[in-house]
Amino acid sequence: MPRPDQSAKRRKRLLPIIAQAFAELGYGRATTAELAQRCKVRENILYRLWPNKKAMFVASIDYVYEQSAATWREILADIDDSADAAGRLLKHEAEHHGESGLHRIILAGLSQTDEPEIRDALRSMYGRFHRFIRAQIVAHRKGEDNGTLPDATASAWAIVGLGNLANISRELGLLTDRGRKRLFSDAGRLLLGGKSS
Amino acid sequence: MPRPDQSAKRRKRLLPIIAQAFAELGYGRATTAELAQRCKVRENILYRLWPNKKAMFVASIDYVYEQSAATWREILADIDDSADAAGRLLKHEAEHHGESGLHRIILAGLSQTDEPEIRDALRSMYGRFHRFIRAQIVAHRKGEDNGTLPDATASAWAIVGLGNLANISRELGLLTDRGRKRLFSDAGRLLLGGKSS
DNA sequence: CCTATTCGTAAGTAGCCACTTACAGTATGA
DNA sequence: TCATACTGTAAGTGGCTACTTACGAATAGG
Repeated sequence: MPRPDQSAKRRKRLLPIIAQAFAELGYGRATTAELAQRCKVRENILYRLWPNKKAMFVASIDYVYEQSAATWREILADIDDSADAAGRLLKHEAEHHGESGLHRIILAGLSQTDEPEIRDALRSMYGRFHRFIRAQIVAHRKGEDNGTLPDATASAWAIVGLGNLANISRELGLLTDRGRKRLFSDAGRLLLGGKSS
Repeated sequence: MPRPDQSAKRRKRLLPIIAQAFAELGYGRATTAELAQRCKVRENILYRLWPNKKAMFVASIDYVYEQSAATWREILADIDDSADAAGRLLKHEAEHHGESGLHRIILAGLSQTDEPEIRDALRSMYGRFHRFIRAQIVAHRKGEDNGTLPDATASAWAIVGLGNLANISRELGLLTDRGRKRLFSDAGRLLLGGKSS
């Protein structure tokens, strides 16, 4: 048998470059020629790794979640006393949300939702973000009364909405850094509820 | 002097059709050929009314705000006793948010922010939404203590975020109608603060 | 060594799309 | 009536882009 297939490793190596390109350029302007150039390969090599451009984009969407989740897991690991984990995550987002620039992939994807694969990838990504945040909220509120608070599901979606708006804000220059911080810390805290105060 | 120029009237007549097309198809798939066909004219006629496709899109973005604002003004006019105006608007959004489908134009625009004209149009649009909502919040909270609430600016951005998430949710099928209602009524109310309770 | 498969390079192609040009018809105001 | 703009029809066109084909070179196992 001849040479072993290195495709999987190579996909893994090139994906960050491709995701970065989609983030910087959007879907349309990230042409396959440009992607290839950034990867320092020819176009047909990309087509040997993914069936088409859409698939490269879907892989990039998944990559966005993986990156965020990895960061969050690190933070949670650092504070295994689990004291106010949700608050720590909120604080982290208040200060570093959107720094990588990868979030622009999501905005690019939202204009391609007529492609079922892309829509599915986005739905799955939002779902994973929501579940993660919801779990944090539930843990945070454990055994408190939560008088007039929205339930954990609604609160989690609202916080996802905060993150989304922060992304758009970064894109359009709507908020200052301070404004974004206050958005996360004040509105975020309010939605979180529980033992904050 | 020969025939008078009807361009302005015509732009006004065609804009809803064009906006609808952008909303349904997104920026890329709304080709100028398609736009012309829907308007029942030839392409070059569109090019006599707008300098290029980008300008047609920018006009459509403005149209989105105008439509929402018109609806809201109607609601406010119906209840000139000004009793809980903000609450009424929230309730309306909880039930009818995104029904027109026009919001998809915004999602389409967010992937074209490398075009300065489009970015400016979006920024202006978000700014107008924010000012409108902020004014409602300020009026709503007038003369209350608002202990740990975010200030009106942050709250207004958070509510803009709710609307945004509701749009995305409609696009991807993240929330049921009931879920969206709870998002607006529970999280929205919480952020609104003041005499709700 | 042989051979099956991967890897790299180069060129090409079919289709689409924003935008243009050319020209004939038509309504207006002086 | 007549010149001057506006209005409509028709047919391009140049450029770009996703994706393909062809082919030789390298590399592994048997």
